[in-house]
Order: sequence, then structure tokens, then C-alpha cells
Amino acid sequence: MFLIMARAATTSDPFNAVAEPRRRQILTFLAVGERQVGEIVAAIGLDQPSVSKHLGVLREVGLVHVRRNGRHRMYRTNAEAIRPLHEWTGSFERHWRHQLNRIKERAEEQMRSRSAAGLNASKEKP
Amino acid sequence: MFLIMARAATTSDPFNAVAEPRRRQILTFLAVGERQVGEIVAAIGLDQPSVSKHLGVLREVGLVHVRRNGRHRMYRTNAEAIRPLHEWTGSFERHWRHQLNRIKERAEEQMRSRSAAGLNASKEKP
DNA sequence: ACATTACATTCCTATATAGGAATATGTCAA
DNA sequence: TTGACATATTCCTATATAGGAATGTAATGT
Repeated sequence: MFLIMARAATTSDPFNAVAEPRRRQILTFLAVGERQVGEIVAAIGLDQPSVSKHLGVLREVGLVHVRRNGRHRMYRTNAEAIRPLHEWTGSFERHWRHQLNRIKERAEEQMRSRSAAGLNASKEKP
Repeated sequence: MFLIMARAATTSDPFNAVAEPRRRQILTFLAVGERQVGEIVAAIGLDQPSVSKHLGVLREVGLVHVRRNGRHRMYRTNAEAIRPLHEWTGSFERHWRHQLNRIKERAEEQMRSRSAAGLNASKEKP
């Protein structure tokens, strides 16, 4: 079917879908509650067709849910679909905590060696 | 400078950089400790130039750090750079918790109404 | 100096957008 | 029915890849 893969489709998974800043904006805007497309257009400051297309992508990966209400469509963020991203990034949490600890430890060691070298010569003012 | 924006550059921010599955694989592999390129190639099962290019992208957005060691280059994941993604996705945590609560509540209500309707007719076995 | 090893970079191409413009679809109101 | 309004979809185009092939570069051993 595909000979070469230029780049993964934005519709293939949430990771690709949220790579687009406007879509992240939309998700944040729709997280607080249901909004119709016109409201999103007004809030994001993008033309209506573009917003509809972004919503289409978000729909395909399940990041938003839609409900028809007369001639309006009420969109809302499906936070559940964002959870896998949170969990993947969270798998690195212990590593950044570890990195921070190393930095802190080095800083403390510097403090100690400095005060040991200068004794009370570096007290209060340089 | 730019007339139209086809799609944000992968080198522009971590969100775009981790949109690529192979790069997520690499980040996971490099999270446990320093590894040289050859080891990544062997582990990921991608040709060396491709791995080097992915590493180039990850380098540009600060997701990995490099250290030269003779003719080898030791790469490691910079977990700190993943933190913003974790925090952005985490901003939706209260929403998915809320969604889960609503689902749970509805399920419980169904249970109640079912046992109320069937009384003890639905006990143990259907 | 020279071959070898370990990576990085460049060139090429098919593909997947993202935005703009224009058009289609669907719904309500008079 | 006709019209107005709210959204979605289609067509077009410049752009940014991702992978494959080939090449460039730096460091080490002899």
C-alpha cells in the first residue's frame, strides 16, 4: 500500500494530533465544557473551515466528542484520550526527579566546599 | 518569511518531536542510561543514518544530551525536557477523573434501579 | 600515512499535511 | 419554498518530513 512513510498521519494517533499547537488550544478551550464551532472560531481566531478541519482530526483520534444540537454541533474534549500521553510522559518522571536530585546535590556540595575553602571570609557579603 | 505553514517542524518543539513513534522508542531506550549510537541501531532495528537523523531532531529540541567519548557518542534522554508535555497533559487530569466519576455514578445508578426493579429475582444467577 | 570504525550529513522522492478559497450539506424560520 | 445560518468538505499548493542511498568527517590502531 505505502511505499515510503513521509510522516505519520495526524489522524493516526493522539501524539500526532496534539503536535499541532492550534489543536492543543482547541482541546484546552473545550476542556471546561461543551462549545459550538462558532465559539471556537471566535476564541481561537482562525477561520471556520480550518477549525472544522482541526476538529475533524481531533474527532478521528477520539480526542473530542460531538453532539448535534439543532444546526449547532456541540464539541467537548474527551480527556480520557489524553491520558495515554500523560502516562507515557509520566514514565520519565522518576528520571527527571533523579536528574534534579543530582543537580541539587552538586549544588550543595559546591556550597560546602566553598564555605570550607573561604571559611567565614564569605559571610553575608562578597 | 513563510507564506503558508504546511505543518509545524519536528524540530520546533518537543510535542512534534515525540509525535514520531521511533523517536519515542529511542527516548524510552535512552532513559535508563547512556548508550552509543550503535547500540540504539541494534535495539531499534533501524538503519544507522535514520537513527542519527532522529537523534538530530531530539538533540535540537533538547530531548537528548550527547557526550563525546573517543569515536563514540554517548546519548541519554533529558527527562527534564519531557516534563512540559507531562504537565500539559496533566492539566486535563481533573477532567478525566470527573468523566470517570460520572461513568461510575451512572453504573451504580443502573445497578440500583435494576435491583429495585427485579428485587431479589436477579440474585446470584440470571 | 592508511585503513577501519563510528557517526553525521546530503541528496532524492513520495507523502501528509495546513491554510485559503470555494462549495456542499443540513437545519430552522417565515 | 425560500432564505439565512452553522458546519463540513473539496480543491489547490507550498512545505516539512522520513526513509534509502551515497558520501563526508572525526578518532583510533598499526
